[in-house]
Amino acid sequence: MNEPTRIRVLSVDDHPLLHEGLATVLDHQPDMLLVAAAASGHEAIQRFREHQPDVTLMDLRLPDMSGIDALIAIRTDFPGARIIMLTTFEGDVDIQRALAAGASGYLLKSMPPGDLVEAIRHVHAGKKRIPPWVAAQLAEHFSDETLTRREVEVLQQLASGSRNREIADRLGITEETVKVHVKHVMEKLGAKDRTAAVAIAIRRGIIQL
Amino acid sequence: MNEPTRIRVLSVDDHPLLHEGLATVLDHQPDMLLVAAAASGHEAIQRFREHQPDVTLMDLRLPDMSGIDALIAIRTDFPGARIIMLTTFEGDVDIQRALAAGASGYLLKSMPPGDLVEAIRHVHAGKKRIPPWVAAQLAEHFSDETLTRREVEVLQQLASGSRNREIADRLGITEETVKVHVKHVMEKLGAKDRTAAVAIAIRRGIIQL
DNA sequence: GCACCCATCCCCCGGCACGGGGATGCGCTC
DNA sequence: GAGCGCATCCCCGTGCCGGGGGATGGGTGC
Repeated sequence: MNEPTRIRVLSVDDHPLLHEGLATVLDHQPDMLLVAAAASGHEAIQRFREHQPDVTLMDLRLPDMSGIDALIAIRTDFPGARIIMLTTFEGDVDIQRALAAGASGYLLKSMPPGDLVEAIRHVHAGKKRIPPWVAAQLAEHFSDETLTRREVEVLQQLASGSRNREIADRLGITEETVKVHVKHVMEKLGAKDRTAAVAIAIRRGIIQL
Repeated sequence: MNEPTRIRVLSVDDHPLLHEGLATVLDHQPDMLLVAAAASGHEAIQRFREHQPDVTLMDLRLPDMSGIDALIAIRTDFPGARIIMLTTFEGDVDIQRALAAGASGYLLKSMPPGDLVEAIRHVHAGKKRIPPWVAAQLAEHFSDETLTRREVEVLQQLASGSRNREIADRLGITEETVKVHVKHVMEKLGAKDRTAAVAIAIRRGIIQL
């Protein structure tokens, strides 16, 4: 009479239709069960506490916070949490940060549902699931130098069209220092000028708009 | 014994889970039926010819072409086609273009499924469905001057970090002319400099990356 | 203690961006 | 056929950007 032990899944995404689809797909699997769904980061943390699912599928873009921040918050309280990022294609920086924060996988919403359930089993068994294209993304920028906190700050100011002089005043430093930061940003991103640097940074997910 | 006439729906999106979710939601409606699904623009056009659905739900981002281009292609052959854009939030330019191209609605994937089916009925009855926030987006940039084709070309060059001199050579015009275009772009977008212009253009969906 | 990175500041200089001005031809619309 | 928007070209000036150089202090790690 015992229900066989199923993999208990939590879905975090702000698209109700996706929850619905996931529920349907998992219903057809004898060994899986969607135990809860959350549409925001804070709700995700709460639902995780309540249900402590075996595997969590987490979108990157949530209304209240980044999916990576939600992942970090959950894994701080539950270091064993197995969380798969399930998202549309984003910049390589997001992939890097998600995996560094302890994600067990990084999957695309455009993947066939079969691959998805297989990945859930894989991750539930304690393994990681990194598709080839994700590995390729990582490899492509592996040797790239990462920007420092200050450099990212300057980059964000650049995106709003501030001059070096203005950035300097706003950050409380000299224009000369700003120029050095800008120079480093352009070098690290391989940009010809500040404008290209901003475009590249947006594409790679280093800054948001 | 007759099946009541149902609203026949086509779903166009490159996320299989979303198709699955939409199928489930429509299954629970007595007056709707998902007749086909497409994952790309070309497939969408083909499926539309085959099934000639009453209402089509179309994502903006497809692997092979823009959802708006697919919409235009379909409505060229079938001017009466009723197509609802169903997408995550994008720039106001996309909304404007979609509606100009004859979309019957512009909905967000984050909307409750109930609102969605209600919108489908609404559109099937021949009405348009524009949520308040979409109208607000349109109103916000209503008085904005639209960029000319040439200005957008120059803008794209700016995003890749080209100097005025380089843009001039590439487009076969004088540097002076490029300067005028850049000036107009900055004026129309309300940008302080070329860098801000690129950031704004990306946010509003005027150029892609 | 030494090396290394980060953030800070300073100087020089060529070249380009940015903001005015005005002018021409072309196509479309009313 | 007059008007208008678009694209084109020209001149001038200030000021900032971009690319060199080098220097200092603080923090981290070995």
